[in-house]
Amino acid sequence: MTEVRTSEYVGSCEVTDMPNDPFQWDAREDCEVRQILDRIADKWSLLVMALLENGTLRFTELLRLVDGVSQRMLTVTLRQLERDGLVSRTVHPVVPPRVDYSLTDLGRSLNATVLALVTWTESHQSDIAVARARYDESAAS
Amino acid sequence: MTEVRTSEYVGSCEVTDMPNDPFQWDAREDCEVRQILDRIADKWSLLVMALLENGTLRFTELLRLVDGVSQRMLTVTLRQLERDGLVSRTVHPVVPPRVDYSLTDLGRSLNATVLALVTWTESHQSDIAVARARYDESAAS
DNA sequence: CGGAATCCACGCCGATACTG
DNA sequence: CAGTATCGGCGTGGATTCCG
Repeated sequence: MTEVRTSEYVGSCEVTDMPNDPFQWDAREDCEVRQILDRIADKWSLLVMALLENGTLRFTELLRLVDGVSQRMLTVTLRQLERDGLVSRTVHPVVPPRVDYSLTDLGRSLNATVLALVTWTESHQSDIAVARARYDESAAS
Repeated sequence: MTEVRTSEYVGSCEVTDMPNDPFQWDAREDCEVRQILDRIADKWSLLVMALLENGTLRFTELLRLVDGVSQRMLTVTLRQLERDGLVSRTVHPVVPPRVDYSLTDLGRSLNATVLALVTWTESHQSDIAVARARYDESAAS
């Protein structure tokens, strides 16, 4: 194993008071929500999962489809996703080697949930653009 | 303005082929989804928004509630959230100065959407824990 | 083909000091 | 009180090289 760190953050980071908060997750940096958040927000995970939604792909196919990803980062990303049970990896004992990647049920489940966030962004991107324009303009004082 | 970078990533990163993909967002690093993703996934934004869900808070109150955040990062985080129109900032012209922060409607809307993701994580964290344990065990060969 | 290992650059973020 | 400015560590990720 090379990278695939266990997200072993250090330092405590707990909210001392959070009355009636709709977000039940605490603020520990290693809490479950943070781990999933880090996964879906990292540079390539979401894109890889989106592509695998259409079916099984080989390593090289992903490398070609995810334009801009390095071999190293694709490997690291796939290992993380595999470790979290979101993607399954199948090695075919042939020469040349062939490795297939596909989504697990858990991965498809997460994809569906993330889609809600993508949808929100699409329907509110103009609001954000307007807000930014206003902010940047008034900041240019 | 000190930090608050406009997420000015460089380099293109487009998916060349993505047939029937449920994720309609392209893979450009500066696409809207990526920007929102970066915002909700950064270290403090989500936590700040969660706290503001309960009502208006002052800078110092946030600094105390978000245990572990530095003054600098709280400032930067709030500026980003304000720029995106997710949080509103109200300066009271008194001495000592008093600044109130609260969620905008847009911020509340995003919070609600993110909550779905938090819920998903809570109901699937055991699956992920099991998957990780299995992976780590088989990797310890 | 599908990696693993190494080196390195850049950006995030924390610590600290200073200010209206 | 609510910032701003500066410095520096360190983690993420890109480029490159080598391997089964």
